[in-house]
Amino acid sequence: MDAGAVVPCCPPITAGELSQDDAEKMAVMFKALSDPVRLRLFSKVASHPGGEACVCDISDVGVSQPTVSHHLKKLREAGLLTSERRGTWVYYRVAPSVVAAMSAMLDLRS
Amino acid sequence: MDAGAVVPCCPPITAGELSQDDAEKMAVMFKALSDPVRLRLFSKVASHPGGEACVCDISDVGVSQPTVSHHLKKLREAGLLTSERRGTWVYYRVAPSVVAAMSAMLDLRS
DNA sequence: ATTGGGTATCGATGAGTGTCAACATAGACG
DNA sequence: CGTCTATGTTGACACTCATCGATACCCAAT
Repeated sequence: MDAGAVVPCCPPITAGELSQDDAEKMAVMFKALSDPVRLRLFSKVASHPGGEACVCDISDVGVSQPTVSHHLKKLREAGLLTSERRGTWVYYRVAPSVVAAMSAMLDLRS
Repeated sequence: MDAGAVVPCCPPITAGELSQDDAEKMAVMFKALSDPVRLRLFSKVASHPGGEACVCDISDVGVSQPTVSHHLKKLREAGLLTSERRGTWVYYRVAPSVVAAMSAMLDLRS
């Protein structure tokens, strides 16, 4: 399902007052990254050779398997990761729009 | 007392697997930005002329005054904002290290 | 069809969070 | 002093969340 990939959005955070709408969209993205387990999962996917990683490659983060699955789902729902099943394994990769969205939001040069 | 300003930290999120320690530090920062009200407060401070804003300038975000104060405290504790009282008013500004920390974490070179 | 390993969902639980009304504090000014 | 305005703190409540064990689902191989 990967409910409404929310990421592609939003003006630079320092450019002016955020609208209620943009603030809510950005909050979804930041909330997805606000947990240490999710950050480690995301960084493992992002830094994996080939740009994608099997769950079995990244699930060693100190919590149980259901919890890993739960966090991956949240990253998916936030639009940060995409998943694809190929045979026995499920592969995750960073959603294409994320890179652009992040650097746009944090356009920190004046 | 602005408990332990946690922000200055951390390698790029895509550079490799995050350590448990770095992940926890980054999570603190993202968690502080994971609420729409806090995002709007932060952006109002960041975009305010002169680099600082009185609470009275930014407190119109749709929640009560105690709630505004509560969110500003969280942003302070996360090391994102600093505050200074001058006479009747309290002024907030973006913590100096935050800009560098953010762009370091999100070094998204294509 | 059955077995087995990889992954997702369900249900429960304890911890954490956003919100407000009420109260407290701090400074300015008479 | 007392009062007024600007912020911060406290306590309570409803709500969300991270976590796990148990279970279900998916697919390959036997």
